[in-house]
Amino acid sequence: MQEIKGKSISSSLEDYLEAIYEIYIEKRGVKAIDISKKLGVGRSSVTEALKTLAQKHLVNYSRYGVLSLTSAGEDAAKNVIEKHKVLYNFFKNTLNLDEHEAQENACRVEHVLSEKAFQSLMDFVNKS
Amino acid sequence: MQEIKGKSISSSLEDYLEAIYEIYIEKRGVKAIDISKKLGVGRSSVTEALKTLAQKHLVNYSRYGVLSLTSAGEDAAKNVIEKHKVLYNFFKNTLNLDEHEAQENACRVEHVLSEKAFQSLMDFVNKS
DNA sequence: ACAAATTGTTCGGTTAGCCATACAATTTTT
DNA sequence: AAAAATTGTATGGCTAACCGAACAATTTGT
Repeated sequence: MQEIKGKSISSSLEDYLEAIYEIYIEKRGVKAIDISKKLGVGRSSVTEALKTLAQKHLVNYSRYGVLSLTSAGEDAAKNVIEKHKVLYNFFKNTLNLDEHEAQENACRVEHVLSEKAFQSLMDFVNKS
Repeated sequence: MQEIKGKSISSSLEDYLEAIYEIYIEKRGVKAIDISKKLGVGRSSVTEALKTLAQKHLVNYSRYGVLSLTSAGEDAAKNVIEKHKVLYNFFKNTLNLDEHEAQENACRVEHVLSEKAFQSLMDFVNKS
């Protein structure tokens, strides 16, 4: 559970933020259906998650309205994505896992690694 | 979620198995209250978890009876503990995290690392 | 052995996360 | 501009994990 200004956020919500960010980069606009497809969850689950993220001020969201990350949401998303990248590279290049395994493990570990561990891993990867 | 004969087991249940194993090693006998203290959960939560583990044939358990791991349960527990150790050493010795950080991260990552990733990490740690 | 303390269970409640179904709003097709 | 298709939401339901309180069983102290 990552800390964002003292508020922890679940693995699941981190996945939503990540998805929103990546979809936005790809398409310059985010629809709930895209999130649903990307994460493999039902549309109603997306609505639910968006409400929660809005409550936490991580997305701008209103009924049937345009969806975007707040700046706090963007920070959080980038943070997770950065962890993902570093982990992916570590699993692929250092541990020699195939791409699929590297992805899978990065996707899960990214949500549980502390800030310090992440920093150290980054240092380690960069100097080797 | 680790696979045990095709049945996945949650992070939480893995924690219970780990605790049971470690308490047994320490005390040669396991009481629910010890699990409760070790994991920092209520006694009623322990009862609940034990029922679930018994259903999955990972512990031998009956009302007010002696508690022990089945051999499948012991295998599962050892598997998690082994991961924990390898991860702890990696975080402490390779990434130079302090003991506390190394423990914390190992505790969380142990539940999400795939078998392959674990094997590779072990190889990596052992040859460096 | 029996009273007190501890431990274990049951019960009812909470929360997060998922789902499907039905309905509402929007977009696309014609 | 209607009809059809798609997308979004509300609702009710499910499961896993936790909790506290009340009660049952066991263990301990004397």
